Amino acid sequence: MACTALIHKMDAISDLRADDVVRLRQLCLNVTRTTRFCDIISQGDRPLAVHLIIDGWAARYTILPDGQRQITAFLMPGDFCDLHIPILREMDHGIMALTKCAYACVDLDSLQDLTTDNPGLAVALSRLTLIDEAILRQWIVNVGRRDAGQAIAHLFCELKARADMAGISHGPSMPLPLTQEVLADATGITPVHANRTIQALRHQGMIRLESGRLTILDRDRLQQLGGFDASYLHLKAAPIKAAMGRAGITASDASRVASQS
Amino acid sequence: MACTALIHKMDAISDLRADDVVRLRQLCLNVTRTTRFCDIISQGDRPLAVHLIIDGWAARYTILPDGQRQITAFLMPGDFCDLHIPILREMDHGIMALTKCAYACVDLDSLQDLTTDNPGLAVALSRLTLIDEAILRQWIVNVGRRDAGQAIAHLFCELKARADMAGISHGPSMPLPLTQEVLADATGITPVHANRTIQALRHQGMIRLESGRLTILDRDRLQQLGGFDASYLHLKAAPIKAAMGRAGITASDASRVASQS
DNA sequence: CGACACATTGACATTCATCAACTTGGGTGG
DNA sequence: CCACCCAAGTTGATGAATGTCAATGTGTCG
Repeated sequence: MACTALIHKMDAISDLRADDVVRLRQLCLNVTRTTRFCDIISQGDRPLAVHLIIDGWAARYTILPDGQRQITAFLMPGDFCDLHIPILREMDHGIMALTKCAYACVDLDSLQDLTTDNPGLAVALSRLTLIDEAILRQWIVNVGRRDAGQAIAHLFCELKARADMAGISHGPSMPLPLTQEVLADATGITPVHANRTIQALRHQGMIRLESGRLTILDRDRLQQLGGFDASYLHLKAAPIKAAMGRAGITASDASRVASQS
Repeated sequence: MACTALIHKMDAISDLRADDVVRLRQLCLNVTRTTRFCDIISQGDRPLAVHLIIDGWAARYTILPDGQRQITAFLMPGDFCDLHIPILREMDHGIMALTKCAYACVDLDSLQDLTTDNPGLAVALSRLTLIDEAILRQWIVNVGRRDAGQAIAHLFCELKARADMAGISHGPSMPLPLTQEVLADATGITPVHANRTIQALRHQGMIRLESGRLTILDRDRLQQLGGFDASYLHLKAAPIKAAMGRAGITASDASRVASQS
């Protein structure tokens, strides 16, 4: 089903009931497809519907007067482009497909009905917006206070964590169909410098990045370099699960571990 | 009354009714005071109440493993520290007073009651969160793609616009009790470089900045340097009002102007 | 009068941008 | 099927923006 990524992600941050899943699936009925580099929503658009990425990647971006571009968010399957934006009057930035994309258009009325009928889902959707906000803060840290290597490392850690949430990872590997120019526009550097930075990460054996896939070869070292701490993604008990996985301990052990830290 | 700034700001972004104003005033009953450099909320705190700045300035900040600080938002009177954060589990960043501060603690139940009774206010409060998000995106652009002079210029334009919204400006002048070190941590540069950058703006006659006050001497030039466009603040018809003020035209003229652009 | 925080200045180091060339790989038309 | 083409990646040389270090001013407060 088309909404898999959204449901996977929602389940990672809140407790979904069976009927919640049914309601979420109904969001994905009206699917549109677009080609690469095509605006899904343009700056200044008045929102008539909410858009949900089903397949492919997109980016929020702003163009400066001198023509430079800054990407302020990457959108992968399961991400909303403009959830809650109807509360404002118009888009203050654009959203562009970075690959061929499929996205659902959810009309405002049916979204309104859903949140009215199901306050629990309304809260879960608000949580998505707040997590987006936390991600934005981390991006400010990335471009403001981390050098190129740290910023790329942190970005890759974040994208991997989000890909895991969306269920589009395969073990340590995930699709990452982004050019170095796009990665540069996200981290506030130039494509040339992005190239050199990525090569350094490769040579240090931390990642593999080729033919549209990213593989994390040394997660601990990459996270340490980027200063990555997943707590800002507000996953449901994820740190404990992760600790369990690494230590090979049981859930009851984990609760003790958590209360000690 | 203590809530003046909030009401002024809410009125700038949505249509407040008389009873809305009454309800908002009731938020400011439980006021706390704190000294400079004191955390209002710390990273990891579980939200028990929502905090609203009444007087003084504060900042959202993140400390990196190597001790560097990145400020991700400035909070002035009328700004909420953690509106809607209760939807998440804990603060993923801290908020520190940059001056002596007075802030209201609004307990979650009374906020809940208010939004239940008054859906219009609930929407207006959600709008605040979305505007915060838009500001975060602009900060990413600031640190990512603007040089130091452009970034400081844009920041000053934003702060002035927000001070106008909060009603704490006096003509072209506003309180700005921030050290150069703080401004540097917000724009991703060093204090030394912030000093030189600010001096350049002064020597070019764009601003005056002394004894805790910022005066915009040449708004047009400052806005052009920073590439500032206030639309991301989603003010209620502000561009038209501003155009009226400058051109000395009437409201009916303004609507024609607006439809032409 | 210190003591202190903050602002300012100068000299030098580093990161990153810029410019320009070249390589590589996948697609496409003859 | 091959030749070409183009986007994307890679490399090297050089310059500009910014960081770092260290010293000196300047105003406020006790």
